This record gives sequence, C-alpha cells and structure tokens, in this order.
Amino acid sequence: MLDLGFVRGNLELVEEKLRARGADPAALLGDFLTFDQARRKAITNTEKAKARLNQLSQEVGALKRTGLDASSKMEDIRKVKEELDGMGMVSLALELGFRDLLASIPNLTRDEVPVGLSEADNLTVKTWGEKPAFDFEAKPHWELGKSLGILDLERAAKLSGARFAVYMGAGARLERALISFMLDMHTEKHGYTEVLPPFLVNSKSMFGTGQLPKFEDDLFKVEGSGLEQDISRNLSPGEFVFVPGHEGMFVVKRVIGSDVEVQLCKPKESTYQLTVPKSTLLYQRKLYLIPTAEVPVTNLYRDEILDEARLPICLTAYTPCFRAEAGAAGKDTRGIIRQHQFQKVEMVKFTRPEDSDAEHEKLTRNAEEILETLGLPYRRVLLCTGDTGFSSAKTFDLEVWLPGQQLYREISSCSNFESFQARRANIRYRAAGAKGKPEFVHTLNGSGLAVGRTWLAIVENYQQADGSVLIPEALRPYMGGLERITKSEVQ
RNA sequence: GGAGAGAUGGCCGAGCGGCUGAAGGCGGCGGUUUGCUAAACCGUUAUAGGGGCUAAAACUUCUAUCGGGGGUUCGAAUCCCCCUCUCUCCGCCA
Repeated sequence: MLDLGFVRGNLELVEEKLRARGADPAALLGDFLTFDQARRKAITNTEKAKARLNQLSQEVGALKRTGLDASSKMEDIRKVKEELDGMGMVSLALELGFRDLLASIPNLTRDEVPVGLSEADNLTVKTWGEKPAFDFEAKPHWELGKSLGILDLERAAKLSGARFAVYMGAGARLERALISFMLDMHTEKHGYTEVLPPFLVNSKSMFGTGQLPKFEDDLFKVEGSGLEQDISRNLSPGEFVFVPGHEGMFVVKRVIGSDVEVQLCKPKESTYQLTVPKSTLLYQRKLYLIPTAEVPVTNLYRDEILDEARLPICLTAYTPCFRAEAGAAGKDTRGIIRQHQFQKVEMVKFTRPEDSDAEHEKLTRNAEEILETLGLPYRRVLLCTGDTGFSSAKTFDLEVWLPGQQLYREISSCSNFESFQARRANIRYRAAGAKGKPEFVHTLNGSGLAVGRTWLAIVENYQQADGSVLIPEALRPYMGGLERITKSEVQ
C-alpha cells in the first residue's frame, strides 16, 4: 500500500508509474482528488459534531454534579446525535471505498526498472555457467523422471488431478536433499535464521503481503465445516453468509445500519432477498493455503515495532506452496514446471529503508550461490515494469538453463517491496538515537530456491547418455553418498 | 468438545462510570553532576486521522484508539452482549 499523503502530493508520478506497469490510471485511481476531498470533508464534519457532543456531555456532567437542571443540554445532545446518524453512513462508505482504492494500487517501480509490458522487455543483467554440451539429444525431465522411475505424474493425477506430482525413491530423496542443502547453506553460510511457519493463514496475513484483495482467485481456500457467529466482523457486499432458518448460502447485498440485506445464491433455482439483523448471520471460518512462505514469514512481525538494533532480520523457511493460478490454464502443462503444490525454500528480510538496496543484492546473491554450488547455469534478469509483481518495487528473476527444453526458466524471484508490505502489515521499527518515531521497515524476499524447479534443472542438466542422472557433488552428502540416479527397481 | 481465568502504552503493571490518553515502574531520549564510565537527580517520551499554520517541518487544535465489534448511558478502559486469542483443568487425538 502506498502512503496516502504521498499519493495526494505526487499524483502525476503515481499515474506515470501505473502507466509504466501497463495499468490504466483512470480506472485505478478514478477521480482520486475529488474522492479524497469528499472523504476529508466528511471526516471534518463528523469530527466537529463529535467534538460538540463531547463538549455537551461535559457540561451535562458539570450541571448534574451541582444538582442543576440539564434538560436543555440533553435536548441539544439529542439533536447533534441525529445529525451524526445522518452523516455516519456517508462517511463510512467513503472511508471503506477509499481504503479499497488505496489498497488496490500496486507499488511504484523504481526508476532503474526498465519500462515494458512483457517478459520480452526484461533486462538480462548477467549470465553464469556453461550450458552442458551433450553428444546426444537432451531429454526433458518428464521423460527422464518417468524412465528412471523417480517421477510419477499419472498416479499423481489419479490422487489429486492435473498439476500434481509423486516423487519416488531417489526422486523423493533428491527433493528432500535439496531442501536440507538449501536451508543449511542459508543458515550456516548466509546468516539466516530458520523458520517453520503454518501453511494455512488468515485473510489479514494475505492482505499484509498483497495477495488479497486482488488475487483471491489464485489462492486455495479452506473452509471449516462448522458455522460460527462473529458479529464483530465487518461485512462487505459480496461476502457469503448463512441465515439460520433458511436453506442455502446467501450473499451480502448491502449493509443498512445493524441490518443486512442478503440474497439467496445457492442453491439457485429460485432466489429471494431478505433483510436480517447482522447479529443473526453465521459464517464459515476461512483460511488460505499459502502460495509462498513469504506470507507467513513476512506477517510474523505484523503490528509490531522492532528495535533498530535487530535489523536486518534475515529469515529462511521451507514450506510447500499452493497455487490455484486460475489464469494459467493451458500453460506449461508438461512436466512439473507449474504445479498446484510445490516446495520452496524462501528468504525473507526486514531492513532499514537505507539498507534495503544492499540487502536486496545480497539476497539475490544468496540465491545465485545455491545455483552456483549446484553447478546449474543461470542468468539474472531485471524484470521490466509490466512484469514486476503487484507489491514489488524492483525484482530480479534468476532463470536456470533447461537443456531438455532449450530455454531459461524462472527458478527464483528476488524482490524489494520497500515499505509497501510493511505499511499494509504495519511493521515498523524505532530508530535508536533520533527522536524515535516509528518508521516502516523495508521488506524483501526471494526464493532460494524453488525446489521442484531445481529438481528438474538437475535432472535435465546432469543427464547422461544412458539416461541416468549424476548427483551434483554438493548434494551427495544429503543423498547418503549416492553419486548417480539409475533406473529404479520399484515402479 | 466441556469448565474456569485473563487480554491496558516499547515492556511490566494499576485503574473498574466523568477530573484517565490512561498512576507507578522498566526501557528510550534530553539535561545536571562527574577527569571518563557507572550511579544519582531533573525533565521528557503512544499511534493514526482531520483542521489551522508552514516551502516543508516544528507547533497547535480536534477526533478515534485500553484484544475486536455492538449495546446501555448525557458520558464507558470501567456496566451488558457477541467474537477472537492466551492460560489452567477435563475429554479426544498424531
């Protein structure tokens, strides 16, 4: 989330940066200034009335204590309250609408980020390693994995459907070895602290890192079986609720004071509307499967004020990642490039604003060192404005060489979010010395690395003429000394 | 799942209808003392938003905030209801 004052004062810059991302500033910002003014006007009005109310209450108190008649003051209070009731809905609507607007503006990309709309405009910063030269035709990992008996996509489809994988034997061990190897390298060599977070998180966490509200369709949701009542919840139109005494699921149309207008939406043969008190509604508790460890790990310090002396905080976490990626149907359907579930080792940093650039470089290097230690050729790419993620100000992708497909493929994405996530998640630090107003930290993260893609990169890059796969030196201790994966007996 | 206890500022902890944005302590910051450090002493120290003033700050004023939401009341940290979370005991369980 951007700072409101900043947007107000730098509207032209914000519009320009939005255009650079390929977004339409008019659609996103609307008439920002008019909206902002209306909102502020409403705030001023209601606050003035509230001030008057507080004033009158004091006076009533004073009168009552001295035993005098306060009925005329009470009459004044009644009038102001009526006035306030009338303004309430307007300012609430404005406030909520404005907050949504602000929350749906993507981060501003840095000036050094190349302007462009697609992958084609990304800038290759460096290239490392020699592509392996084979005197035979390199095979893709799905063929090698199948013939070696270490990857079973057919049976995975039986279990869970498309875009899931079963690893067997040395294949499973390789995945596990990679996780341990990466975590050890980050904790022992790069100075990160290991974290094992929950894989299910609430919507507040998803908001904090920017997945919600815009990208709900990309997430897997888990809804509890039991219905709960939570009248403290703020309802928003479009939300699903249950009404006791009525069959089916209802959708919220609008909120009128303490009442809610709801419409039956499932089952849908015959729909009807109801207006019921908010306090009678039931909800289903909803959790989200994490799409990356970034979500739980960054939100670790949500609503906290950190000591400057603790910064930078460098954390690394292994988690499975779950992505629905509704928009990616038909893309990368072969092999394990794009899965609904994959494993990843993630690096997350919390830094002072002035350090985030240097820490971004270090973090990217830490990911590169994994690739280098494994002997996998890669290149570093600076993403262009249109390819940079919603929350990010600047992103480097690392792309590994895949000989089976003759192309470079993203294996890590290292981003500097600056204060964008910190503002959403309210993560601050107090500077020692200076007059100690808490300031937002900068957050960063990067894959170090995507384990599934590392697995397939090793299989493709280390394949031999006989169809076996050599294990990179650095990984052998994690494989019980195994030097080569050969055809498995059990299939 | 059942029964009970609790949630207050950066931290600890008091308050249980108005004078409480909140005592006291710790920590932080500024100062006095000191050859330096420590100690002692004095002062200061919440966040967000709106208005005023400003080039911008500083400053000033108002509003909100004592886990979250709602209610009672002229007035709520304080009373009532609901939710969330934490702790203790029982049950179940990897």
